Amino acid sequence: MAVNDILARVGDKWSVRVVLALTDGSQRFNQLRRDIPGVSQRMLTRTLRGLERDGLVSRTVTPSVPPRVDYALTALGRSLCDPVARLGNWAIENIGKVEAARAVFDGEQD
Amino acid sequence: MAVNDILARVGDKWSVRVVLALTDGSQRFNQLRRDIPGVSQRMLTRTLRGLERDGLVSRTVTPSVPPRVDYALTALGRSLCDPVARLGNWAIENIGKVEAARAVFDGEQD
DNA sequence: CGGTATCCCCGCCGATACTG
DNA sequence: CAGTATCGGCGGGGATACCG
Repeated sequence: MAVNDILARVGDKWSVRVVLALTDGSQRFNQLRRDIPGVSQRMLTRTLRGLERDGLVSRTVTPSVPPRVDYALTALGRSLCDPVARLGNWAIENIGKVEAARAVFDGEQD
Repeated sequence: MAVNDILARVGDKWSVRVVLALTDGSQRFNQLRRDIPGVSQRMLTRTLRGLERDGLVSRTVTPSVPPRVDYALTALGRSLCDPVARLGNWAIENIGKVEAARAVFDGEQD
């Protein structure tokens, strides 16, 4: 199903991080890289390309030395912020319960 | 980050499908399998185990012939329905825009 | 019916090196 | 600074076969 396809992008962990990182305004490539711990250059590039392809993020090149590229959420991307933030908030609020459940489940395995 | 870990589960496409399929009430294994097009037995089993481990889904075995196993959302799982549904609704509402953006982006590649 | 076990392919992803 | 290119490991995920 096609919706699955969208959820795959939207549910992707790096995509979520990028969208959240761009919520407060546009960012340059290496700034995003610093803002998102653990992301490799390759994955950040790929994630940004995917988001750009899906019309969620815009890419603005300023030809200068050194070159400057700014990424920002499009209107469509901003409309995604709220649902993503809700999911993120759910995760933050319930991480304790989930980890407790995992500990119980893993402990039950004799 | 641990929240990433939760989002990985929550954003997983099969997990999303299972949660949505269980929103209306408990389901048996093969019923879920029919409700979720494209899922293999292996992946359904794995997804359900993961959700059970995270305390989102409960598994109830009725020893009979033939055996019967019912899956249902826990309270924690139900609390996840709303955020997930919002994300799903966003996907449904905006799939047209995303696909249009993809067509433009792919067409631009000379 | 509701699984588990095995095989195997493929795409994700990090690491590293190179480019404009 | 902002990428692309390439390699290699690892895990996702389908196909198939078998079990209680």
